[in-house]
Amino acid sequence: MAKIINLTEAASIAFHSMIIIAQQGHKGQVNVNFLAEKTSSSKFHISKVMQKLVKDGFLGSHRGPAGGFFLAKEPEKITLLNIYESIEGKLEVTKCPLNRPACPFKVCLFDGVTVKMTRDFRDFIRNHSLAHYLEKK
Amino acid sequence: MAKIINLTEAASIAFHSMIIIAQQGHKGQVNVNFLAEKTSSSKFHISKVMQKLVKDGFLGSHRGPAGGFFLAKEPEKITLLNIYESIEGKLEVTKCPLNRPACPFKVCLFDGVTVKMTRDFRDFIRNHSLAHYLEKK
DNA sequence: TGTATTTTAGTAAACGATTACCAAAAGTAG
DNA sequence: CTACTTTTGGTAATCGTTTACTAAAATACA
Repeated sequence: MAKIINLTEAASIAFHSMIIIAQQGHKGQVNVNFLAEKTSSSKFHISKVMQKLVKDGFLGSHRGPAGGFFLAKEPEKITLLNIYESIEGKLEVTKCPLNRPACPFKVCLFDGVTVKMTRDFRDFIRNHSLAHYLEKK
Repeated sequence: MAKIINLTEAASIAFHSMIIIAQQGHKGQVNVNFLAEKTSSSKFHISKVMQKLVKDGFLGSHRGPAGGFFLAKEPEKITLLNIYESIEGKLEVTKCPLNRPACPFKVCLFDGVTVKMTRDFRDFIRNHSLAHYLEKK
């Protein structure tokens, strides 16, 4: 089935896992096995995603028994945009949905719809921090 | 650079080429070389895309010198949605942006934004036929 | 008839995302 | 110290989608 929205498994793991970790409270640590169970995703893939979030300073980690991951900042300070860009790279709103320099038409055939879609998405994830998901456990 | 909109090269070729063909008037034929020049895309890839559109009854074709492609229906009768689905398959608006059956959360973390984005796109391409692009040559 | 043009159809290559695996490092607990 | 748990980081394999290429078929025209 065709999909117009390009949300990768990796980004999905990052979003869901970060919310789950945030919901464990300030010092609760969550390990990969727990996340794998909760999100029904591969342990291996989760590991890789978590590593990026640690490197970018959004998560801390402890090895060994009872180790795991925990938020490295206040939930208010971590937006979904932070998480997305940590995994996927910078999300820019460009005129051409294909990022092409040349276009055969004077006016883009999509007229602005794709720009608006990207902007909608970007605004949403920029305006939602992890704190937003704490009450609705 | 990260992209949230999944518009393939193939779909882009289909959209642009169909509009260019429509703009050539009722019986004008357009060949692959012309399309390749206009759209700055690969001849080979354009060929493949055109083949699908012919099979699905949106284009006719003639081989040989002065051959090429032409609309098989009135421009009013061909929507961008027709073209998109001919290339990509059926575009459905699903709740989960990942089309997953199970979700760790009661309420989707995107709340409806991704659904809305897909609906916006689908509405736009459904409401725009090739006729829409004829005046603004 | 013969040559050039053009689509067609099948196959091959390239690419990116995902998944899998493993050895090493770090920490915990007995 | 020893055994166990867990993250880390690197590499390799797999998979599906997209893109590229080529030979064959069809057509036109001289």
